[in-house]
This record gives sequence, structure tokens and C-alpha cells, in this order.
Amino acid sequence: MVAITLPDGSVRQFDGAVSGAAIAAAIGPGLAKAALAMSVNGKLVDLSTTLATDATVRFVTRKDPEALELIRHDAAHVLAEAVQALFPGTQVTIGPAIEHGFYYDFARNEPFTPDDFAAIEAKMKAIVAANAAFVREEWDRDEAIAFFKGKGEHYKAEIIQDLPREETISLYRQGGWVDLCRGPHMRGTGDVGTAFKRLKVAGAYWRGDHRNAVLQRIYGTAWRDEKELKAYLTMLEEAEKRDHRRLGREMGLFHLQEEAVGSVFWHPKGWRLWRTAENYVRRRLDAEGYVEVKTPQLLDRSFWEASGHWDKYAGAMFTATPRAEDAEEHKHGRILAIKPMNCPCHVQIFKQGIKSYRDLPLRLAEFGACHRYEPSGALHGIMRVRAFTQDDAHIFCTEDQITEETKSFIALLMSMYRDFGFTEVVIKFSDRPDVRAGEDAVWDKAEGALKAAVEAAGHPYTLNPGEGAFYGPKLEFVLRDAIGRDWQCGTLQVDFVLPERLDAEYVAADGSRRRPVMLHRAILGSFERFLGILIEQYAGRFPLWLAPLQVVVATITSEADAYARKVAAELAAAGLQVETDLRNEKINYKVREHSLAKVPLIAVVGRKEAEQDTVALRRLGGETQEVLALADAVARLRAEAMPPDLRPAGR
RNA sequence: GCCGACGUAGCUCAGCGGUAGAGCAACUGAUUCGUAAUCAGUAGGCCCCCGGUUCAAAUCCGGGCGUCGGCACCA
Repeated sequence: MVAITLPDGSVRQFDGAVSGAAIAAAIGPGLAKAALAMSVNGKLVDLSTTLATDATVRFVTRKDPEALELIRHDAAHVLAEAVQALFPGTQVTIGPAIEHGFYYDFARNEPFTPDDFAAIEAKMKAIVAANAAFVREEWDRDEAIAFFKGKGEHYKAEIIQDLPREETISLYRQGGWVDLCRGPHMRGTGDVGTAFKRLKVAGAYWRGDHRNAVLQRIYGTAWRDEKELKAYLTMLEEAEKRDHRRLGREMGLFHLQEEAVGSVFWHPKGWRLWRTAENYVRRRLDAEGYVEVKTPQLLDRSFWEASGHWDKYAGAMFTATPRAEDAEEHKHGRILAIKPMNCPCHVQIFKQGIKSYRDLPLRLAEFGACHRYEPSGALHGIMRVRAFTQDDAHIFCTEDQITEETKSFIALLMSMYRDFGFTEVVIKFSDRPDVRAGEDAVWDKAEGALKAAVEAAGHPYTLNPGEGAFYGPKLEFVLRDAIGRDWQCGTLQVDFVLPERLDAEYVAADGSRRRPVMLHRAILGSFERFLGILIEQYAGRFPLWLAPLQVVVATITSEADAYARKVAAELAAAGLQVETDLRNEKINYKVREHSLAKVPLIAVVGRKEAEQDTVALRRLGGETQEVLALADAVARLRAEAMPPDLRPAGR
């Protein structure tokens, strides 16, 4: 007898070994039809799996969260079959389910062309319609290797060779096609459904290593039903509409051009946005006991050799030498490097004079402009650039102060993110990478201290093994935007290495000389990137305090021109960014134009307003307007435009 | 850096061997108008750059540069 326990606690007895499909059928025809796979004692397996011993079973239907992963994984197999059917000689490699969809990496000499894609998608549909059953087979390891080698599937053979010896080698058949796969799968290709779409093709390195061959990766998306698919495609469209590169141009915030690859030309409105953000950050740091500094752009190569950066990052650093042949640097062949980061400079400030334990923690902040020669393929709008400004700071402290400094940093960061409109923040803890500076004992200490600190701060965090900086472990702060995308911005890194390398020390209470610990930290990360994220978060429709142009005073008739100027002057005197629109155009035209430009408020004035000393306020996206006495409107907008940290009510 | 696609007016794009096009924007004029496009007219181009093929190149070929989508990278 085999006893099967179901999620509701009930137990069903079977005479002998029984398949999942048979159990489902025994429970009811509805379930038999809906079950795609099952969870046996918590492990997801094929529905066809035979159970010979007692077990707890839960059936997975299309409604369950696991279904998405199954659909996507199966869709990857369908894609692979389609490609091999259409392009004989193409080798298959791997094809996992990923967030929102799936991909499959193929080895083929000729690139896939747009014409191929329609054929691939059509073939996929045909394979799904044929609904061939997924059949699992377990093979002997060496036979499997020989089998794939015999088919010319060298990547598959390599995968098997690299599997641990004790691993079961399973193959899945779907009709005439077979693939190496761990499983599980649904019942047949038909279970993939129709809510999938091939999306894009891209190069990808075999096993993610840039020294390996380049494969062709075809991406697709797959969902439970058409409605979910449509919602996803709509989200992609929404993301495209929010694209900071597009909005940056449309709203006149910035531009990029060929002669300055990776550097941003900030236009007046974009720079206004930057200044608003920078002023805000500066006020918060001032209030938090940071002291602001400014350090050199150009430093001698030997400086970076001492800090250890030259060794690891010379290839990503810009260097500069004077053109004038009589310049000393030129004669002696000295190389100056444009700073790629601020920390070594801050250590130099720390080292001026003798520091006492009473000076700690010393929090040196800098809006530091840095340059890095980022690989050309990494550049992306203003999000990934070669010239950027960090909201950087280094906290010099004792080991005992790490916990307290980390706690107050996390509190500051969370509060600032909230002010910028981000409420969902995830913390990741990254520990030692393979290539690193410093002794293991030092790393033990640094990781221990940081972990203790983040736990003391009381925020949950996830582990990100091996992703730390080369000089120390770090916390990474990832924020989720309005349409569900994640952006890593803030960071806090513990560093015992650099103070040692650059010989920073302080005098302890007992008169001995000690090394300070350095905490590298940033909240926005880089202004360029963060402003790009803000543009996308708000789709250009900034809250009033961030909007670079806050109010347009638009006239209905030229008789109101003088009054419009007065309204604008009073708003400007109250600290608002305001423009007038006195053009001889219809109010409809003006409203449309300023709405498209995403100006938060339009103050409409006509003959009536001029006579009564009022304004008709219209909010972006609103369908009504509010007529207010001018003085009231000024007072109200002044309050509303106040940056969150200056609002009297507090946060 | 790697794979692929793309680069034509300010923007979005058509044209793909035979005199460079459209819509929107811009400019000029008329219209003084009450909350998301008033009408008419005008102007606007090293067709990314350099070379080649050809009687003739935006169009075909080669090489650069840049952008886009991924991959790799991200102190």
C-alpha cells in the first residue's frame, strides 16, 4: 500500500506504485485535467513520476506560482526544437527559465536574421499545437556522452562531463526531439499554451565567460495566459515611454554627443534638477555630521600605485600628460591619472596633522567627479557613463564604531530614498571575492563587523557571495521603481586595507597609534545614474520640489500680459521656478504644449483673473482647474514646492 | 571588449543605383481666442566619417566612429 497525503491533510491509499497522473485522476477529473506537475515531499517532479512509497503530494496547476517557471522552461525546449528543425547543424547548449521568460543559447555559425524569427515563432506554435508528451529517460552517463557526441552536440557532451558523477543523467523527449535536461516538465508541449512571444536575439558567451565562444541567445517571454502576456508587453512599452534618454531629449534636460562619449551635456533644466538633488543631499549630510571636501582631479601615477588601484584598474583609468614639451612632467615622463574614485584623496586629508580618537568618526563627504574608461558596450544613456559624480563619503572610525555608523547610515539612506519617492529597498550583503587585497583574518573581521551592523540596524538582507569589493565586504542597496524594476544605488563598504596601504593612523586613548577603519559609502551612487532613475521612476512627471520648471503662467488674451508678469514675479519671489507664456496662441494650444512638456502646474490668467487678482491653477494630468486668490496660490505653492527635508511638518 | 541590428531635416520615419521625401516641430503672416493641436505660407539636408566599385552611390563593397539590444565588465 502507498499512502498519499494531500495538502488538505487527507490521505489516499493506493494498492501499489502509482503515478502522479493516476493520483490526480483518482481525486477528480477536474484536477486530472488541470495538473501540470506535482510537488512530492516539497520537490517538484513530473506528473508521470511513479511513487512507490508514502509521500505528501501537492499538484501544480496553471494557477500556482511554480507553473510560470514550468511554462517558461518548457517553452525554451520548444524553441530549441523549432530552431533545430529549421536550422540543421545548430547545436543546443542551455535554455533556462528566467524572470519574465526564457532563453536558449545556440551554437551556429550563421547569425539568425529577422526573417528567421517569424519562421521560428511559427514553428514553435506548431510544436505546441502538436502537444507531444514530455517523456523522461534516465541514461548511463557514458552512453549519454557518446549519444550527444554522435549527434554532434559537443556542448551537451561537455555539460554531462562536468556534472558530478553521482548526478542522474536525464533526457527528455518531446515527439522526435530530445534534450539533456534535469526537468521537471509539464505533460506535453501543449501545456506551454499560446501566451508566449519570441523577443530578441543577442550574443552570449558559453558559460558566461568572455574567453569562451560566443553563442546566439534567443530570448522569449511566456506567461500563463494572453492577459498576462499582454500586461507584460504593456509594461515593456511603458518602460520605453519612460526611457530617460527619450525624456531627457523631449524635456530638454541633457544631451550626449559623439565627441564626448560617456559624458553628459546638462542643459539648464537638467542642471536645475541636478542642483535640486545636490542641494538636498548636501543639507542631509550637513545635518548628519559630515564635512564636505573637494579633492584633485589629476594625481600622479605613483599615488595610484600606492593605493593599489593602478595594479587592478590601470586599464580603466584615463591618464593625462601636458602637451608642452618644456613641462616638467613631460621631461620626466611622469604620468598623471584622472581620478577614478575619491577614497585615496580623502585618506590624504585624513593624514594631514595628527588625528586623535576624539576626532573619530570623521565623515569626509565629496561630490566627487570621477572618470573611468568603461567598456564601450557598457555605456547606456546617462545611467552608465565615463564621467560621473558620486555622492561619496568616507567615514574614518574605530572598529567599535562600525555598528553605530552603519546603523545611522542605513537610517539616513532609507529616509533619503523615501524623500525621492522610493519605498521598497532591498539590502544585499556581498562578501569576499576571489581576487582581493588583505589577509583572510582581516576579511573575517570586516565581514563580521558589517554583518553585526546590518543585523543591528534591523533590516532583512540577502547574501551575495563573492561580490564584495577587492578591499572589503559591502552592503548594496537596491531600490524598486514604480514599474517594478530594480536599481542598485547605495553602497556601504568596510575597508581595513586602504588605511593600511596609505598609512592612515590616529592616536588612541592609551596613546598608541592605531589604524582607523574606512567606511566607503554612497546613497545615490552617481548623480548621472540616479537622475536617470528618477526620470524613469516619475516618467518625467516630477513631484513639485524636483521639477526643474514648476509653473507656467499662460495668458488667454494679451490683455492679461501685465498681470501674468506680476503673477510670475510673485511666484518667483516665493522661490518657484516659473515661466510665462504670453504667445498669441489659444489656451488649448498652450495647455497641450506645457502638459506634454510635463510642467506640473499651469496658472491660466485671462481678463477675469486679472480683474479679480486670481489665478486658475491646472495640475498636470488633471481635468479641472482651481481658481485661487493670487496670494493664496503663492502661499500654497511655496509650501508644496518645499523639499521634503525643509517641510515644517517634518517627515 | 564580444555578437547582432541600426545611423537620412530638431524629432519620428519613408526612399535602397538615375535631380533627397512625409508628418510633427521651427520661422513668417493673419487670428485676441477660457483649459490637451486656429488657419495660411516659408525655410530647412557633408543622407555619420574615410576610401573603393560605377557613366552615376543616401542606396553596392571595405574600413572607422557612434547608437541600440544582449553578453562580459561595473573599484
